Amino acid sequence: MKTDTVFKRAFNDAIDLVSRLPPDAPLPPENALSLQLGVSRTTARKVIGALKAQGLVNGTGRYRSVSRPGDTIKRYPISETVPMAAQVEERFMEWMLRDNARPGTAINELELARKFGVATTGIREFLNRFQRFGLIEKRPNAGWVFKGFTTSFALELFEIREMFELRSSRALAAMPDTSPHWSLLETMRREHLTLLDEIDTRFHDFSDLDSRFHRLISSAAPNRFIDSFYDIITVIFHYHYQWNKHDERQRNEVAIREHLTYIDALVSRNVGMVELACRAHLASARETLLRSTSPQ
Amino acid sequence: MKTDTVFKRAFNDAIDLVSRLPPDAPLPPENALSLQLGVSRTTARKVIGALKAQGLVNGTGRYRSVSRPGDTIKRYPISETVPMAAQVEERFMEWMLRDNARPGTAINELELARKFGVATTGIREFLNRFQRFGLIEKRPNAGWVFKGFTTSFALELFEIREMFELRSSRALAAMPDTSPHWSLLETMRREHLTLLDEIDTRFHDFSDLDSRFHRLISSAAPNRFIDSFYDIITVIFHYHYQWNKHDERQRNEVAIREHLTYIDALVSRNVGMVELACRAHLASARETLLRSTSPQ
DNA sequence: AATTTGTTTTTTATCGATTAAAAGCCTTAT
DNA sequence: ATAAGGCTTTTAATCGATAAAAAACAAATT
Repeated sequence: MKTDTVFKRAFNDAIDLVSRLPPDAPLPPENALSLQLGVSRTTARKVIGALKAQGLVNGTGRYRSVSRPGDTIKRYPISETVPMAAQVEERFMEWMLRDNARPGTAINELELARKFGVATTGIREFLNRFQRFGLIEKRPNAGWVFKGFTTSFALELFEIREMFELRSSRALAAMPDTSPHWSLLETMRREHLTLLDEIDTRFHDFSDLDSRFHRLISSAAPNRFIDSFYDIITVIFHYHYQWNKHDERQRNEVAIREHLTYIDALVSRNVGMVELACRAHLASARETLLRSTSPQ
Repeated sequence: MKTDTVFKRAFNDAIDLVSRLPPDAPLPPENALSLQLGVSRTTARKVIGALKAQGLVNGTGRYRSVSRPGDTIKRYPISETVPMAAQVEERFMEWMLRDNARPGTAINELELARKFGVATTGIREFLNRFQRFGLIEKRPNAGWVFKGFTTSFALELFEIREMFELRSSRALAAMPDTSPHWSLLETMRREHLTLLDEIDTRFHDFSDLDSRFHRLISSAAPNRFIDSFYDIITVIFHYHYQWNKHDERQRNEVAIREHLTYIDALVSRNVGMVELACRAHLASARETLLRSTSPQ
């Protein structure tokens, strides 16, 4: 049976949305709501029904209005708002990165299914998608092997990353002055400066900024295979940051400074400097990742 | 229910295997058979049982022997020896490349399942794996979109391919003279010459040789992400060759000559010439592919 | 003792069913 | 006549079951 996580997340979001409206204001039309909540009208209607049952909304048909603030309504726990597939991903990455799974471990669909509390099909689907990360390998009719979050994984990952990033940064440096990329880059520079200022409290926010920064660079010359490779990087780093807290503040501060140098180089349009800054940043990112991999 | 395609293929292979033994020869042990057939002993035993039922083998336990030649035994049709997942791939590629599916077409799991005669789970699994080819895109809760076998797909594919291949060919050219790569390359040169000699009758064999040639080059400096990208290339080209017969002999002859130049350049260790030959070959391969893509 | 076969257990590949969500169509009120 | 809501149909996400294949275990023969 399909889970109703979409509905539950939309319901939680709708409480905030409705709370922001003045009391007795008419409820926006269903189409507007479905758009704001990012769900189909069908689901938006279901949400409205639930809000009404909670007394947050009253009236019917064209005459619905907000009846009281939503502070008292109890939301669905976040865990119920994330689809099975996403949960499987989270749990698998945790097993791999946090529990430091050994290279060569056999991955058993049935066992994972039991451990994660989902049907085997869900596990299979995840493993098939995850295959492209280069961390697992399928042996037909005989399950999967975990190849390990190893040194060679990190080295191979960064070899490609460097090729892609050098190519994209060169393309960006060659963009005409009228390109919107330059103002986006300027905005991003400011974001970096702000974050650096508040680094002691906000260092966790770097992960997201990092991902957006590198995606901006590669957007200078779009290529679906490069974008798809960045998806891998983003996911690996997302979970890596989440569970490897060692020296986090310090590491992120260094990375921010490297980004700023890199941005300056880009803005200067000096290809030599761009290449230098890019290489330096990637080398230090590689070192960080290497420190949490298993040998071999 | 799992299909018994593994058994059926093994059974067909076993007929050949057994026929090659002299009459009344003792049957090899189960372990040996399972190894030769590439299946588990469980399946090998099932095959032996079937061969016995057909009268090809007699005796029991340790005393089994070949009783008569297998020419008269009827094999399972090839279609029954290919697992569902592979059939889905084949049919999907056919739909895409041969029937020239339009960019933007919505892909409907249920419809494909009906058309291909499999359960929806099989389709989902395929689409999830196929996603990395960059030809389809998932919209959560709302199916998939076919992005199209377009000009930009081919251009993006070849941009990456060129980066990877230049890098690998440089690495190969830098290999020490003692490396086994050089003799493999020499063997491959001879294969090219032979094929060129018999080009009029054997031009279909180029597809496989091509794939092996480029894999040999990239094996000079192994990287799982590059290997995985070559899987994409191989599959695309495999099906493309299969259904685009236009000018096939001519195209392949040209490609073989380009490969030979490329091999000479590699053997000469002259990096400039390698780069030239590599670029020239990829450019002509790109033109070929571009000719069968849809615009945009 | 090491192979080889016989038997049992575990695991994967595949199916079909069920509910949530999306999409489409129809009706009504302004 | 258009925009909104009500209702129906289609499709995706997820489950659990079943047969094939692999793996593990046990017994027997050289």
